[in-house]
Amino acid sequence: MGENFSEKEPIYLQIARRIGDGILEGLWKEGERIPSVREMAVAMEVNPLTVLRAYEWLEARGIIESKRGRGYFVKQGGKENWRKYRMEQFIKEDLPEFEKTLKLLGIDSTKIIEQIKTEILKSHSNEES
Amino acid sequence: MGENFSEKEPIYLQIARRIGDGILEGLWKEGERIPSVREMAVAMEVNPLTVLRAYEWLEARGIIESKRGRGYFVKQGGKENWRKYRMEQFIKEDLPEFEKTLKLLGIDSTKIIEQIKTEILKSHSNEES
Amino acid sequence: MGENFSEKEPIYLQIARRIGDGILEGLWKEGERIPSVREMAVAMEVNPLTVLRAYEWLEARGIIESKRGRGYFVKQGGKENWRKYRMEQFIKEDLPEFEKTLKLLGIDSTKIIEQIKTEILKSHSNEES
Amino acid sequence: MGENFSEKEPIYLQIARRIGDGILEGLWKEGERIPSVREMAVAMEVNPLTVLRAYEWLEARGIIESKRGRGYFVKQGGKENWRKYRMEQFIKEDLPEFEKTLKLLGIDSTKIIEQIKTEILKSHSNEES
DNA sequence: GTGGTCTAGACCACA
DNA sequence: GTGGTCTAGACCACC
Repeated sequence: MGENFSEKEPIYLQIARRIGDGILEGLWKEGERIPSVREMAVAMEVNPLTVLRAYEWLEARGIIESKRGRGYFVKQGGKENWRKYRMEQFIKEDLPEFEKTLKLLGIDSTKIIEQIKTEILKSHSNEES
Repeated sequence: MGENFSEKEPIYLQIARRIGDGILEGLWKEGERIPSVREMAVAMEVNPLTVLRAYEWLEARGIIESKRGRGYFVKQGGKENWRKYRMEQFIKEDLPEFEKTLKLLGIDSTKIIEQIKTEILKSHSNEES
Repeated sequence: MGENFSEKEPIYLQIARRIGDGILEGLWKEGERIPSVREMAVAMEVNPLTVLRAYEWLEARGIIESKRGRGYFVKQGGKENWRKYRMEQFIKEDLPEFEKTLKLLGIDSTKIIEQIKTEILKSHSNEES
Repeated sequence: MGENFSEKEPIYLQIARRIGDGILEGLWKEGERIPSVREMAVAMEVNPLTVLRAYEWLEARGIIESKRGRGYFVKQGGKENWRKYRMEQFIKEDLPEFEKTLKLLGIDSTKIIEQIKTEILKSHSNEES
């Protein structure tokens, strides 16, 4: 029935994120074909429709694209789109939440946040596609 | 209507967290009464039943307690319980997830994590309830 | 099995368009609730999931929004978003296709296109929400 | 890979239409040979089977004909057949749909439709095959 | 083979 | 009651 999945988040979103992250890690290059809906469904032990929802979710965000009768492919610029999506989530949601939690727990966050921002800037210079 | 709430997480959990955090920030002291279910429901523009679920959730975790006919009160030790709950969540879930995201985005996390751990230790020496 | 539907286009898209057009025609005002997934499914003689796909499609385009446990509502600005969506489709796809067909059939399109553009401009002045 | 094709409509139909329109524009005269399935497939960056379906579709409608071992040729009367097909589509489907969209967008369609009908009548007097 | 659509039916959390 | 997720299985068009 699809083990390895958290119960907190819909499975299709977890699959989508895994694929997006896989692209970011270089598992699939731009233009390359990712596993078919059915293959992925077997591999993940889930219903094909659940995989399809993940694929459609990624397609709607410009990460992959479907080509009729041939499969899903990593879109040109898809890697960068995913990185942006992830980074935006991080900056807008994770980081403020993180900072808030630190303060709440009585942990001095000033240096930490400073450090993080420095490293983010650094990472921007080491960009490679 | 209940705006200001994320759609990702149940509203009752968001309310519970706000209250717990309020206690941690000193908004309500131990032994003090927190607003009634109905008052809170009006203030948050939410169904009373939703607030009730939040209160019950907090009660089950030893943060608040109900006194029949008089309302809900911050429990003795409730503040500390909440702090522990928050800290545990932070260490076990938030921090690893945070580190993972950093790596994925190509941000060097070693110094950041080091910094965080240092500050956590520091905060432990300044403990006061 | 859902009569009244064309075979050329997915049913869920036809439903989505009907609802969008209904909003444009004033059938549902902004902030108003549209029929629940189940009600609509019964009315259209389709599977609820098919209706849900239509609703999600509209939600992704900022026309409606879901509120947990309460239903789907016409979003603020949803009517205008739908109008824009329709107008964009018209300008970018329908109109050029239309003009091309006219020419192909040996019909002089200059005056017609001119007339259309004039009327579009006119319609922009009569705007009402 | 076959770019330049819409995803909304089957590729083979898009190819068929392009060829039919090409005939109407005089790209290929009646009795002339059109490119082989393979040539066309290379040119369009598409699977030969897809081109074949397009050719068969056109053949079934009396626009082109296959001559064994020699290829596909524009049929006698094929141009006129295609024009009729296109005109019928236009009158029965495109025009009503077009009018409906105009109304929905709040564009006064009376003059436009009138203009179109006038031009269609005009075009009928200048007929030549 | 591929993606895409649809159904019927179940189950869940939320309000 | 509401939306949301998931399954199993069918059928289709397309390549």
